[in-house]
Amino acid sequence: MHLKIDSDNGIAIYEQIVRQMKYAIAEGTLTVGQLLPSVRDLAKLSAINPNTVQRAYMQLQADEVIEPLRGRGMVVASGAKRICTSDRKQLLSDRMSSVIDEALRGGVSPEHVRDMFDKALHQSTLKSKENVS
Amino acid sequence: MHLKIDSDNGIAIYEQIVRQMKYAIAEGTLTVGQLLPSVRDLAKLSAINPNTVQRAYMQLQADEVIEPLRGRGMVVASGAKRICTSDRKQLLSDRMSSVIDEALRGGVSPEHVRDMFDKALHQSTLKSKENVS
Amino acid sequence: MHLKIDSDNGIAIYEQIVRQMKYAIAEGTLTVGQLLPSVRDLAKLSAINPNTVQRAYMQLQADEVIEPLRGRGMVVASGAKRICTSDRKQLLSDRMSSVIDEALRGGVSPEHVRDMFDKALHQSTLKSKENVS
Amino acid sequence: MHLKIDSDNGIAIYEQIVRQMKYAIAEGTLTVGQLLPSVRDLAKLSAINPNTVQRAYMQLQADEVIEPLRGRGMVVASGAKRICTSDRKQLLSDRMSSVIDEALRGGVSPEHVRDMFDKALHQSTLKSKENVS
DNA sequence: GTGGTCTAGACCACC
DNA sequence: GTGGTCTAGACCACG
Repeated sequence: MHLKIDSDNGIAIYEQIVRQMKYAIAEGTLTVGQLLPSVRDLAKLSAINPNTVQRAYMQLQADEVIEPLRGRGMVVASGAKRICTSDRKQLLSDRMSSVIDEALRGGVSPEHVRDMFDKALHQSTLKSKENVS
Repeated sequence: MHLKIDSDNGIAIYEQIVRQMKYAIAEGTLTVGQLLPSVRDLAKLSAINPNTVQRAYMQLQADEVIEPLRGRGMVVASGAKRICTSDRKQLLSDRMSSVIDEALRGGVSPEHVRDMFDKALHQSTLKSKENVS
Repeated sequence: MHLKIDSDNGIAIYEQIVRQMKYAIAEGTLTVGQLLPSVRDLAKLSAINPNTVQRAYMQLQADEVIEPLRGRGMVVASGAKRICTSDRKQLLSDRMSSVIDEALRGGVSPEHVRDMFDKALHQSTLKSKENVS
Repeated sequence: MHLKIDSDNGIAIYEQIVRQMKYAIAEGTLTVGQLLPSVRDLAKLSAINPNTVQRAYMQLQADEVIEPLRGRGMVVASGAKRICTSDRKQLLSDRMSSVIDEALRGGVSPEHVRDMFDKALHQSTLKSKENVS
């Protein structure tokens, strides 16, 4: 597990952990049954307050994505992959809709919204290719 | 001025007021020089605490979108329309990019992102037409 | 009487009237015994709310600079010139001191303060000559 | 941090806090990255309402002079020193000019203005030395 | 513990 | 009547 935390982007740190964990599971980086790092280890590794990690784990457990294994730690739950994949799509879809709604409510034409999207997608695609290379 | 305030969506009430005011100016519902409703009136109308409205007005004033007319009230500042319009586009564009980035980082293909966008735009367009009719 | 009112400089309008009246008396533009314009006339001329002018006159009366002449209006009081002249010097001197104090407290050296003063005085002298010519 | 608040001088308390903070940063009493006293602590120390302190911090944050460190407190922002120093000079220079302008407009000769300044500077310099000793 | 937000109610200067 | 400021006390999310 390699967490990239940005403490200044307005998204709560625990939420960033949750999302990255779910991504990792959706991608297959974390597989069903795999043992997660302990709260203390992950906190030390990522220089995060253990309370914050604990909170993220609580959230993931509530989402039935991970489950406690008595005396061992937390492991990726059985249905996790399915949940994470659909979760992610749902979440992204919701946020997409909310941005579009706000634009339309603000009087931006659907065509203009599409233009904005095209530009943004183009830019982001380029950027992601850079990072890969 | 007709404000729709949702006190449970995580966005601060004063921030919602600020945004809706800026939208109204960008759209032309509020025009330069126009006298805004008084702090107390707007508060009573929208069932918000006057202090919260005051804070929104403070923010708008700091953004040079409105200005006080001593003893009269607040009026839409001269450069307001330009500021609001560009503000809004910038904001929307940023949020669009952040959603796209997150999707791509999460391993969703650009084509899939485009599909999601198309569906969301379609849905939102229909919904906004309903509200008009 | 020709009043220059700036409603956006933070100084109360009635205070601006008071000061300009006192200046005019100190300068000799207004002489002892002279009849001042009526509240209504001055208000109409300068596009100020009559209440505001009334307040300025009240203040000037309290300072014993003008006095009411029953049925005629307000006239410049006998000791007005002396009062206005010393008032103005005291006031200016106080404000000068407060600016200097703030600068020194803020760690600006006396030499630097003098530099700032010299530049400002130079600039202001030029500007005032322009306006005369 | 030792704040001197005068609640009767017409300047808003929160504004006094803002200015003194900026002075402290310009002077070097507060250095970049330094953790500021918490809203509650500063309020208790200076016998001010926490909301008023909060408002001052809000203003400083808007001026990009301090920034929040989530869950830790507020710290002096990176560009703060530069901003505060230039802010202060600009502010002092403006106020100096306004006093001089008013004097000249009021018919005081430039030489007389210089005299007033010299006396005031002399007096203030002595006073500030006293406070040091 | 921290900052961020909101409510309630008060006083002021100004027009 | 207007905006501007302040106090008091509360709840929230976050670390």
